[in-house]
Amino acid sequence: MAAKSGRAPGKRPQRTRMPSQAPGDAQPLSLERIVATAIELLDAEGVDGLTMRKLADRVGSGAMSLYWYVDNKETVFDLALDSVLEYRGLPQDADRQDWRGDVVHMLEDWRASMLRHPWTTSLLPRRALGPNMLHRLELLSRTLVTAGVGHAELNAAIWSLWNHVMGATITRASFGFSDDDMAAAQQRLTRLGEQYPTIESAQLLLDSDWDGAFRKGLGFLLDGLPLR
Amino acid sequence: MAAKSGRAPGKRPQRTRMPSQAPGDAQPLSLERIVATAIELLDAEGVDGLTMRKLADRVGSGAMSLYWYVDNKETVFDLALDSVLEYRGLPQDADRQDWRGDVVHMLEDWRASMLRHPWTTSLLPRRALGPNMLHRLELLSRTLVTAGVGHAELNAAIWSLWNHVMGATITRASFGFSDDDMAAAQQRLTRLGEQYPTIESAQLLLDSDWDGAFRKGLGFLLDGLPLR
DNA sequence: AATTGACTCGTACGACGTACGAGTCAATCA
DNA sequence: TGATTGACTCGTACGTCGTACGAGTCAATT
Repeated sequence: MAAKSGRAPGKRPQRTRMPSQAPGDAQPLSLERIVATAIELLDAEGVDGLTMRKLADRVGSGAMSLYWYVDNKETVFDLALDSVLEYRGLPQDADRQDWRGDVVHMLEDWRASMLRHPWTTSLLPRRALGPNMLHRLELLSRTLVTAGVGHAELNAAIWSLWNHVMGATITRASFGFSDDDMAAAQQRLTRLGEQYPTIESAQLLLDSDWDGAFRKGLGFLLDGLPLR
Repeated sequence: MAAKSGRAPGKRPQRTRMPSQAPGDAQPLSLERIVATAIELLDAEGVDGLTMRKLADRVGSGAMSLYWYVDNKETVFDLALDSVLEYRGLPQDADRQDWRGDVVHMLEDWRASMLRHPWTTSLLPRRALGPNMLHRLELLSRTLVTAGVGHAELNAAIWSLWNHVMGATITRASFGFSDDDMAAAQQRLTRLGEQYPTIESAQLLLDSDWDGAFRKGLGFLLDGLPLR
């Protein structure tokens, strides 16, 4: 999270200087624009592709200008991560008695948000709790409470669901996606087939119905939750 | 896993050159020693603390000598990660009918291995499947099969357990550990208390009985697994 | 005695994050 | 009106990183 430094702009009073060019040609620099551009860049080139110099280029400024809005590169990561995790809420056509459906919706949306930006999965291991993340946790807890999860089990329940999302998403993002990867994994596995017969015959890495496995496993977990 | 390059030493025939100094003073360079030292360095200074130059210093060689044994820095990470995940197996006093106990043992050992080396959690998001990892997956699958998990549910069950371990371990390693961190989190949470009443009253981040939550959540999951 | 091949490493290059301080210009004040 | 301020921009420079390249060393082999 790493708050902005003391000298950072806080509430800027108003943008007064007009862009010298035609409007749209070069918008003024701003934290929002930096974060948005960082996300673009991360989507396009991955974690290692984000460089302060490249980011500045895209934004149309000198590299050091970014540091007026941001303490350091780490902050850019933090802000980009939390920005991508904004939750738009349950659909309003949802059946309000169906807590299970609510949980599934929240968690699938969460996972989908991250998979839309695979770099999130390598960023998460550090500092994950921005305001959007907290908001998601709050909604989830509330749903569980109304579903009847007892006070003594609430935290374990929350963390279990969190773990399911985290684990599944990180795994999905680091395997899969490219068929080449899968082919390579297949080769390695069948070459080592006699050492790992069970996972080989189960096609663990190849039958890549990740979405189905996510939903199924989530079902197991919800089935196992003790409700009062 | 990124195999070693073609020119790398394969099976070295034998170490023939004698160390010029007294033995123990400076052992010969070797892949094993490089990996072991990398783990030391990672334990001591974390992911960012591992540089090829520092590693070479510790190992007592020039930086470029490492590249005889290793393709690049990435491979050092891969090898260190998998090396730390070696599984010593179930204790032989274990009750052989107790599949649940077996699973719990495996997964707690897995989690403990990673928490002993917290940097593993930030490395995992990329390329996680070394031979030791595969071995663990194989054992886990076998246990689930004998426990009665049906063929159609096997993969989802494996991934769910994997997700639980991954999620819990990564989370545990990125929060917690330092009391200062927790104090900071507490402050932020209570400051935002009115926005997040449920997770605040549940002490989600503060009641940090991580081990208990891990075991409890694992229990939920195992309770929910469909056995034939 | 010459050759090979396993291994070591000094030097150098390009890229990175960012400290520093000098610049620009609108708004404010005298 | 002229001087001052403060918000913002950015060129330069430093130290550090991964690693390409090629020259070196030395034991074993021919």
